[in-house]
Amino acid sequence: MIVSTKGRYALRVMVCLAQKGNGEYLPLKEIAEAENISQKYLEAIMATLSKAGFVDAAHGKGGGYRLNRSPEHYTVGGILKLTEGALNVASCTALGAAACSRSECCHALPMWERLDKMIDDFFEGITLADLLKESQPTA
Amino acid sequence: MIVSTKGRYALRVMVCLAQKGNGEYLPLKEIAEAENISQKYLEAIMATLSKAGFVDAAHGKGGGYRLNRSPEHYTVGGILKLTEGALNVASCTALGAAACSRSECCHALPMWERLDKMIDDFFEGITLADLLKESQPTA
DNA sequence: ATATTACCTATGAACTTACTAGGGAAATAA
DNA sequence: TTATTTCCCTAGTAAGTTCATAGGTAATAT
Repeated sequence: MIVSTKGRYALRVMVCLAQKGNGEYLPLKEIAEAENISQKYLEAIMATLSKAGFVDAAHGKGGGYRLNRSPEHYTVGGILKLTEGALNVASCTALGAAACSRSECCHALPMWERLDKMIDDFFEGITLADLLKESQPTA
Repeated sequence: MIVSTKGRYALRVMVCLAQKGNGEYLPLKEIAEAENISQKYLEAIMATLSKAGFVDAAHGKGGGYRLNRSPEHYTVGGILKLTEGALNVASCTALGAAACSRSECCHALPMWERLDKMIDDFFEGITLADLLKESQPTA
């Protein structure tokens, strides 16, 4: 598993904000209820998104969160890398280049690197706007 | 991270067996020493490979493990799926299809499914023989 | 001032990973 | 047969990660 709830919740929240995105702030409590996500857990995720400048946050009544760009300017890759950290398939490529002592002679390393690149390209090629369009047929 | 040491060790052992593959049995002890892998930990991995018929095992003196097919008839995908279990990017697609209650309306599900497919195709398209050819240049 | 909202730190239960321990059981060699 | 080699099996465990919970502080609107 590469992507945990943290990254998946972040995606859901961003989709949620994009859908109701009319410039108004949406309070965390409402997002958590709408998405059925633990409110307290979501706080940490929103703090990450806010700190990184992915969303605007406003305190007090009428406050909450809102997107600060249009959905096509957010990539799934950006959101996931922010909330999940790196998205490497194997630890071999996760840390610094010379982290693995076997890297000099490893038969598998080029494979991990190719796949990491493929996955990164995949996620960077999808925007929030794409996700909004792409919904499941209702059974 | 999708692939843990279990799968990576399995790949290394299979590469090792393929390299020294002259029909003779290679004892676990030697493999573990050559690859610098915990002997006891490797036992469990080898048992999995043996049970699944990926390698032949022989008891007693002169015994050990050996491949029972030529390297081009093992896919990396086969080895990883055996030792790691499923290789899903998100839990959303890991269990039964209807496991997630949001699957009906999820905006991200088609994305996870596409990526899972991409990764599966990637790993199934690489054989042990490919790995053997593909080694890192020595600095 | 008070209610509402975001932000911050700390804690903990459940799970996974990577490994260790300690025996067997089976095959072979003498 | 006896000893040796080798694979096989079941537990246990330390460390780390994930997914949350709890309680308080800071900012804003009315």
